[in-house]
Amino acid sequence: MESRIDRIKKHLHSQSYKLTPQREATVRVLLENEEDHLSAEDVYLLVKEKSPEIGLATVYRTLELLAELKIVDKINFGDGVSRFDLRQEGAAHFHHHLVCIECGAVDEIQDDLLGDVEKVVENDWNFKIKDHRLTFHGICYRCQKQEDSEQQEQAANHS
Amino acid sequence: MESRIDRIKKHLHSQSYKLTPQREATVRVLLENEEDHLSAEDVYLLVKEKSPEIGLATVYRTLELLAELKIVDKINFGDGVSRFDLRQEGAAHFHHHLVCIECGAVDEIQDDLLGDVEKVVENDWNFKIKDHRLTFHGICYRCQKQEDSEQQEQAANHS
DNA sequence: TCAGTTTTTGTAATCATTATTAAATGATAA
DNA sequence: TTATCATTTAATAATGATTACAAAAACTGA
Repeated sequence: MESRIDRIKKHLHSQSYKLTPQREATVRVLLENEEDHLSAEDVYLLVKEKSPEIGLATVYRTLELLAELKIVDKINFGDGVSRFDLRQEGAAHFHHHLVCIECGAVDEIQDDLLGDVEKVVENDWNFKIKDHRLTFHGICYRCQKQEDSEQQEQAANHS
Repeated sequence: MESRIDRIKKHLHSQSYKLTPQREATVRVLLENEEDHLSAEDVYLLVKEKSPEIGLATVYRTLELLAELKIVDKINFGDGVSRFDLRQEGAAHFHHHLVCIECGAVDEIQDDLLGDVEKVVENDWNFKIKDHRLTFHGICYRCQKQEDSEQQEQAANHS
């Protein structure tokens, strides 16, 4: 049974890149922290725990390489740092994000919600889509719950 | 007839901010360069042409203020700089972008393409949407044309 | 083994953005 | 009008993320 890291290794080899120990350590951190939207610095610190000799520049270079090969996607939520997400294996498209403006949580939507929209863009705007970024900013279900219960509390105090 | 800048002035006043000469100069640059996706530095240089005494920090502060009031939207195409777009007057939503990976051109789509998608997100993910960012990366119609004619040229050479 | 290429490290440099501080401006009320 | 207080600005220093660089290390293939 071929593991995910094996397939990434092959992917690198197919472009005549090697999976060096440093690159492997970086990829492993990404695999172990999916859905966490790590910044380069985050990745660096996590990699350092197991491979203390790694350099920050190497992590940056590796992430850049992985992004180039579409193994990870680089995203930016407007907070001044780039974040790196593993792309789902075989996924034709990049997943979407829900950023909570209350608590800062970032949730992912793996479903492809843009099929119809992309058809419209390709046809009506004559634009050949290669990739996309879709992020919603709003209130996550957790914070909504909290707000509800706070309102109830207030109502109770007034009664 | 009330002008757009008058309405922006009112908008600022309603939040007890003033439209200082520096702020007005900045807004005017944005109005005169709609669809240009200017970076803070771009705005600074343009403002400086007419108001050489303005400081860079002032431009940054003004853009931040305008973003807070939803007069402009701050976007990031992943190239390390934030860009600032005037929001269409009365527009409930922020327009979408088409970024060409060949020539770097950025086109805008003012139509709201996400109505249905947003319903799905609100219902299925129980997320209260306040704003969104949608960007497509691909090949613009101009570069597609160019590629077509290049191919024809090649075909001609081989005949 | 040797020569050549790739990769890494550690650090310096860069670049966008933010913080700071003193001066300027503007509004307010006596 | 003038003293006072808050807001805004300019100039520049500081910060923080990212990139560039140069020397060392690791690998590759003959």
